[in-house]
Amino acid sequence: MLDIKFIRENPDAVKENIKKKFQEEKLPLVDEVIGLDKALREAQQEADDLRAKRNKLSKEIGALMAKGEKEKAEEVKKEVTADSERLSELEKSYAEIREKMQPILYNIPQIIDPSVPIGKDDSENVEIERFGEPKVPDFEIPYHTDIMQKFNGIDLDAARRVAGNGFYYLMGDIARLHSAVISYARDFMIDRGFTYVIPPFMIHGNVVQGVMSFPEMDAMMYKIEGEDLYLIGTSEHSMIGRFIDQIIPEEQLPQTLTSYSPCFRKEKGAHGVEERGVYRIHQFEKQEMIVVCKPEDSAYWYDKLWKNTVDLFRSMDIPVRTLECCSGDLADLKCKSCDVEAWSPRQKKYFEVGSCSNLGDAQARRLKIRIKGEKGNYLAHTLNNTVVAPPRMLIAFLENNLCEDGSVNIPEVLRPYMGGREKLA
RNA sequence: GGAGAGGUAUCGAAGUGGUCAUAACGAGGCGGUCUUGAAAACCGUUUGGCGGCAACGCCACAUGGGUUCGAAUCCCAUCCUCUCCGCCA
Repeated sequence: MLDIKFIRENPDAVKENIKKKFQEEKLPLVDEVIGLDKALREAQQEADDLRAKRNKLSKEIGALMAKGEKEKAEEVKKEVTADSERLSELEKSYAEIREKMQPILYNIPQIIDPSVPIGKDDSENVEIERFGEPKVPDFEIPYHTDIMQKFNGIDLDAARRVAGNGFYYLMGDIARLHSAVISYARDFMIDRGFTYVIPPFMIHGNVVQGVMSFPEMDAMMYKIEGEDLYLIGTSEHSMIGRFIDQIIPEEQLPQTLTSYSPCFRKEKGAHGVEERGVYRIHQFEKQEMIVVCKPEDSAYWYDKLWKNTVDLFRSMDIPVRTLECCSGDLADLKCKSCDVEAWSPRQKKYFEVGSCSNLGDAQARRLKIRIKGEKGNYLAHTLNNTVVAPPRMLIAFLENNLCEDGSVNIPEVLRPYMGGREKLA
């Protein structure tokens, strides 16, 4: 979400940005919202003037009444009443204008970072860097659910009966592995100076609107019937929401937090054959990191954040790469974003296991997250990144650590969380 | 879920229809005086948003409506918090 002042003063930059994102259909919105803004300010000004007059006259009435000059007071009253109709007309009109402006402002995309590659869709995302050698063993790697099944670690049939497609029962060592990964990731981030937080798993509608665009909300969020509550799609939602309406003293920044939560997503739309199993599901768990910082620091934190995820995966010997989101694939609220992808020796390609985003001041503007500075208050920048999100992450884990005899190596860093075991067999 | 109390600035709190709403009073924060230093005392200063080049104006007393020339104050609805009871991981 952009500042209306910015749009007013830089309409061409806003339009140029829309073109870069291949959203030509939104171009007319810019002039439309500028027109509405003008009308709004005019109506507001006239209404303010009328109110100023009313305030002044009302005080006079008070003074006249106090002196007991009732007739004079009655005259002044008439004068005030004369304007009241026009005033309520104006109030109605600018409330309407505001209502029209709101969705348009929500619809105009955030200005993307100059470093973002231009491209139409995810096919034009750009690989930035590989970490670790993507190996393909000379034995066949089974589908991940088959590996889990061999350890009696998953029951999708029962999950379908109980909750439907997109849910899972993890069991035994596989379930333990899942918890081990989450615990390890938590401690990994704590060691890097992040503060561990367990947030609410449901949030109010206004917070949802503050952290995501409407199309995302519609495609992702589950709503609790009869309540103003949504299940979070990621703890980013409740973690950024934590700062709603807050004015944070400069010296309390940056806020570097790592949070755990289950995540619930509708995952609207059709998905391919490679998205079966526990790849794309309605419920998963995630260790997340978020940062709230000064605007000038967000680029620094962006790099720092995705590197954390790369380091975490490398510590478990899983090859990864970073893939930069091109302009057309970038969500409207984001300035810059990259995916961390893990190597799949079965598919012989990388697949997404995490996503790192710099939202600039977009979320801060919607949620009114401000910083108290010496020269006044200004909007904060917000960032978020996945530390790790099993069970999807387990796909990469199992495929990369599978041995020819069907056992699974447990990397050293995870062993303390797995009762000291070196192997699942 | 039942009963009661309450929601005003950073916090506590006064105000119950008009020179008491930027908001008393108290505390805290910041700046200063005094002091070898500190404490104490004293003086000053401390909300956010919108419009405007500016002067300045407008808005906000949980939220949304209503009554009124004028609402923190009266009326209606909603939300939230606290205390007690019940239930419960």
